[in-house]
Amino acid sequence: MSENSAVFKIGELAKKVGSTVETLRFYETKGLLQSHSRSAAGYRLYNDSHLTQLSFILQAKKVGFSLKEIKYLLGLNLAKEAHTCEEVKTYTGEKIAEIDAKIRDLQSIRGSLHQMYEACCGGTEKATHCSILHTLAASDLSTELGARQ
Amino acid sequence: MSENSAVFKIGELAKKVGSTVETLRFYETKGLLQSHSRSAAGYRLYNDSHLTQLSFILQAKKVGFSLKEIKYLLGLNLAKEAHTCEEVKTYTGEKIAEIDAKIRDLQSIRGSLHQMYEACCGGTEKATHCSILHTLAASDLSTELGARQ
DNA sequence: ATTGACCCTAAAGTAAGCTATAGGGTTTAT
DNA sequence: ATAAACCCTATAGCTTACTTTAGGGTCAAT
Ligand SMILES: [Zn+2]
Ligand SMILES: [Zn+2]
Ligand SMILES: [Zn+2]
Ligand SMILES: [Zn+2]
Repeated sequence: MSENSAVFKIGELAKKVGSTVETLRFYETKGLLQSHSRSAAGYRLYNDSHLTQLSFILQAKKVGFSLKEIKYLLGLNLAKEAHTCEEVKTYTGEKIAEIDAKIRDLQSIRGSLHQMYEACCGGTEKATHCSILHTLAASDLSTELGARQ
Repeated sequence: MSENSAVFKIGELAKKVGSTVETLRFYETKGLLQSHSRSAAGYRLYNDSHLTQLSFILQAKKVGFSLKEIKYLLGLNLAKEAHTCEEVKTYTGEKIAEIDAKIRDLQSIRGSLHQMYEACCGGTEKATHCSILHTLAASDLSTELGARQ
């Protein structure tokens, strides 16, 4: 009906999302992105819903979900009958908590790095006096290590 | 002079940071944590500065720095003469930018997940009507998430 | 003097997530 | 009709970050 019913081959799908043919075939072996129809020649055929799902996979991956976790998320959707809202909500809550913990950790080291960054003069002289390196240094460890090399 | 000059063996160090002996020896092969002295029997000996450095390694790892990146950071410190404040500050700035990007990505998917979480009833019936699953399957989410790439 | 908890090295194995290679069919354009 | 640009399967190889195995020494306590 609409131009939404477009069908494309694996190379086109890969290009659309900035991935590679090999990676998409790899995801298929992992059960993440199944093409359910093939051309007469045996070529995998995809549509917009595959594109949607693939975008989700890539975004989730980008923020630290493993392929296993992504498969679980997608799997919930494919077997709705076998799960309850409670189960889905609990899993989602756990993931949110994990993300929150990760954000906190990142903000913590971000704060440390930023503090170091602000303190450094950024000049072009030797870094022997660099406050960043002094902060990173573990007291006399560097001397000990330097002596060995 | 002080009781800060305590010396400990690999098992004690591992325990202090909640890691394992094998991991610490592995870090040594990767040049991340060198023990500078050995006991008569050939046991690795560590002190508080090793503990400091190891804590830094683990914290950096926890927030997504690779061992290679951590080695570079530590390496700057061991070869101060060969670097400038400018170089160190630039590298640090890049890392901060990377962390900021990662935080933004996490907050983005966090927002999506939270929205789904709030909308789900969390009941014990079949998840066929679950709004989370419906949202995951919808093109809305993937479009929204994918749009940031 | 023997037991158990440590320590050592060297090397192989594991898991995740791809990436590359080999060998071959298909489509498209000239 | 032939060559480039695709597609296919199967399998091997790579990187990261460990973990395990094998075969031994060392140390403190009984
Ligand atoms: Zn400076
Ligand atoms: Zn500096
Ligand atoms: Zn519900
Ligand atoms: Zn629900």
